[in-house]
Amino acid sequence: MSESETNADIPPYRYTAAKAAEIEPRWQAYWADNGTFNAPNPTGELADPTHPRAGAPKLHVQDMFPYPSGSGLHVGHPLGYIGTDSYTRYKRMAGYNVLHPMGFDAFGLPAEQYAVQTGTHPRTTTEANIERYRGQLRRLGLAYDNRRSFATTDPDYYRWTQWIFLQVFNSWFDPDLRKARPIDDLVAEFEAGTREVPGGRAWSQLPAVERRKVIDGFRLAYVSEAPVNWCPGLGTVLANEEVTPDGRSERGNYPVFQRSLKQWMMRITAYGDRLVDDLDALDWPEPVKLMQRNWIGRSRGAHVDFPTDGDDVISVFTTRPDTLFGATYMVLAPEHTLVDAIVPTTWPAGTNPAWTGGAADPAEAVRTYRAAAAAKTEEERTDAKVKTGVFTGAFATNPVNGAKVPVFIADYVLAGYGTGAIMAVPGHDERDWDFAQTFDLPIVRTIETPEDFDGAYTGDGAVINSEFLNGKGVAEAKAAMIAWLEEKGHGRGATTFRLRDWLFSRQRYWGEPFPIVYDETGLPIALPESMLPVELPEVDDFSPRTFDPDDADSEPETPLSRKKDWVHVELDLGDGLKTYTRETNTMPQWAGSCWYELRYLDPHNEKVLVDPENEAYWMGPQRPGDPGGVDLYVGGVEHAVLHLLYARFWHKVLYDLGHVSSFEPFRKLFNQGYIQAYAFRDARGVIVPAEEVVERDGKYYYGDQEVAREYGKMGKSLKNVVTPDEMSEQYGADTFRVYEMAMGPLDVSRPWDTRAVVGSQRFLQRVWRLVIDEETGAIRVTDTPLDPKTRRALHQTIAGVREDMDELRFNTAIAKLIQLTNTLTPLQATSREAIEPLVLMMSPFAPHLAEELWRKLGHEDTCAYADYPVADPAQLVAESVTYPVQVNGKVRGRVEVAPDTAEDAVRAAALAEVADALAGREPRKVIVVPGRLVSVVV
RNA sequence: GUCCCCGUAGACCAAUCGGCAGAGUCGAUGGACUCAAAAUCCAUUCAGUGUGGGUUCGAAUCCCACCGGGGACACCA
Repeated sequence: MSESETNADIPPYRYTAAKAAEIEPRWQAYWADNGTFNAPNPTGELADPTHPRAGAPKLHVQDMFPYPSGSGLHVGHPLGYIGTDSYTRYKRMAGYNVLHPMGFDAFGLPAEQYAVQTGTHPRTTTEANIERYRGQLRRLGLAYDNRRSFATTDPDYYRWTQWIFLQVFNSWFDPDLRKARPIDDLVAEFEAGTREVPGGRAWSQLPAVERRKVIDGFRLAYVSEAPVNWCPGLGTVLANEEVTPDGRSERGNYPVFQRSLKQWMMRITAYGDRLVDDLDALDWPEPVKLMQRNWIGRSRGAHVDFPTDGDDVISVFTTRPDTLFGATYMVLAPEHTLVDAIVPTTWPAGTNPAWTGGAADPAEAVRTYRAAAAAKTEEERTDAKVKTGVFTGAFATNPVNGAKVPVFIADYVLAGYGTGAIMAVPGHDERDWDFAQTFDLPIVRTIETPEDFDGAYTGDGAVINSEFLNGKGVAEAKAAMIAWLEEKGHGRGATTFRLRDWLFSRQRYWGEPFPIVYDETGLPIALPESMLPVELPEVDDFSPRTFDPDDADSEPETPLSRKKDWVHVELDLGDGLKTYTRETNTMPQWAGSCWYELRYLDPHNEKVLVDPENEAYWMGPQRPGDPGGVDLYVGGVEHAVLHLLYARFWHKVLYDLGHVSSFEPFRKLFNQGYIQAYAFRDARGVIVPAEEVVERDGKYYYGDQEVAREYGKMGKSLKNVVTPDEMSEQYGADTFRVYEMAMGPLDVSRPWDTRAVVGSQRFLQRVWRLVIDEETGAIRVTDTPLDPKTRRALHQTIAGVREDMDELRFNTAIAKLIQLTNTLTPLQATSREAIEPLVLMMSPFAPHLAEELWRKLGHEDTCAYADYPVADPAQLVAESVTYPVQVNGKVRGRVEVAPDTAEDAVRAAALAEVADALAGREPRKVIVVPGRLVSVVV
């Protein structure tokens, strides 16, 4: 049959996809033209004292902004956006001044890689992608303040990213105050002699270059020659957070090698304590906090010095100084710098042959072991069931009892953690126990261990075999030992972190240039603020130099270094015109997303990053002890460590330097779930288009052939992508929005099912029909008051929906709205008393439809600022309460009583009701749960 | 291996302090409308809560063990 025939029978004024397609763009244009969702600032260009919400309580809600990829949005992406949009529309109607902005995280690898493939400039593709995203988001009716939108690639934006870099560069961390301070303060302290210059030299005696080197060593952003993660396949170095546990790049899955290279670092480790401690002040999901704690990996313990027989001292880190009397051997990482120094020329007399690895002398043993360890992959090292290692031939002295203990090297000790050396206490550490078993090393218990216990005992107990510690508990003994070590000069209390400093430079084109130049000394010089932004220059060849992914010895080469006329620059930085060399690395993709929550507050301010008054209003602490920050930050859990850790770090630096009043960027974090989708494979294992698969009798068919269903991410490779644009065409954006919000709680992942979307459309159709006659288009709303029963249903819905909205339980809120709609549907006429609150409560989910109906109901204005309905408490009291009466846990009857009936009366009525079931037996116990039920036990 | 989260009708999901397992959606079935179909409307259907124990007058909810799914960490001294 033809489509025209199909359409012919549809009532002319029904709410359909075609109707939605007419209504939706019209209201989107209205909102844009009227700046409906502009939020007023307290001060500056975006201040607006006449705005209906000026000076109202504020709410700052933000989504993790997207990277605008070339493939556009699929239906999974906007789930969180629709959630925050519904929430903020509700809060705006409830009286809040709502800030809900959206921007784009637009620097990064994919645009650059695409550019390399096609020869298009990354800016061209990035801008096209952003435009496409903007169109898709607009089409969903998302209520953003578009004046505040930006991309991290805008020079106006990255000017401030560079400015923050300069703040970090020009700061140092004062360990006494536990905060960042201007580098000038440090210089002043050196000059005044109030702070000792490292190495004990006199500041006034130091040559200028030496002074600069000293200062550079304190900066929070510094250049360091250190082992870094070099990824030849990507042609760039990577941060630790960007490398997977099996030693590959998170992006692209290329091998990553450890190379010593000169790179920019950020001293995030200085903030280790605060980054851990301040988690307690945040309203974040516990798993995310846990992941951050694990990543930072703070351990408290002590450094202990073990003198060797030569002049060297092996310093170890231990979290168990209380077990020092049980340290029966030591282990150095194979790469430890002291190894060569302590190795004697021959094996000591009586060396256990099992310790030598069969080598003729210690040097050979070490050489052989090192070679074997280097050849092993990370996986082989960690999966090894049996611990390996070799004796170095050297001994060290346990400072607490003078015992000579053998020193081993073994790859179970990591060079990169602590001091790269441990004291081994096999009695109370599982790894040391395993090693001691293999090498037949002595085991001394220093904590009382339960009888029959075999293995390393790591629990609490009384200290034994430890002279002055005997009888103490573990915690007490730790403190006592640290005090003893410090008094005797054998060690000191210490805290170490698993967290490493943040590797901040990348050898890419498509990133923020550093506002740094070098002079003839090769030392970095910050450009003055007046020279910002340092714009990314146009280059002929923006492709990075990549290499054979397995070529570990390749050297990074930055695309910008090829642009010689940009690299060499003549500047007057205070001592006349001189030639300088620019930094040619660029910043990592995380830089732009480290502070964007702040720029939304004051996006066009040319004087400061954000006006302090605007920052204090939108993000400042709301009460003593409150960290401040975004009121609700919604995004995927995949950013639990990387982005959220870096952003917290930068925010704390800005806080220390007095630029912001909040000490955390995101007060409340919410992880939305994912929308996944089914995919189908035929007998050959080839993916077939999911759209064309049909279900018959619980089996799935593509044409005639049966195909197997699997469940996974939505994506091109699985041929199961559904886009919001398709949904808008088939059903309208409102239907799509309602469906996404109704299909389950926001934080739960679930499968996409296009067929089920029709249910949401039917719901909207019913609401529409309550207001408009489908045949004539006439308004069928009357001013007749509601009957008492329906009125109570209305107010119960209002109360319930408000509660659900506040808790982000949109699925149950929508269920209640459907219920109310279904209550109103059978009524002869629609009462204004019910339909207006319903339309208003619908508007956060189906804003276009709500605006249209609101207008048809006779209102001139947008409903975005209409008062959200409030329940009348008097209407929430039920007329009567029905108590089920249980006898021995089974429902045997019901009694209906007035809501305020006294407990005794309920009890009596209940007992009378179930007299038959009791059959004369005497109730042993009668429990009355007010408002709930009566339970009789016989 | 350790830790965390989750298992409720055919599917997605509700269930307040432990108090009658069902709010809502899809699907299926039947009916109304129609020459018929689609769309729409109305109605019906279906689980005793992954399994086994325990606590309790009462357990989807609390506790223990196991099974299944997802995630994080994985020699960090």
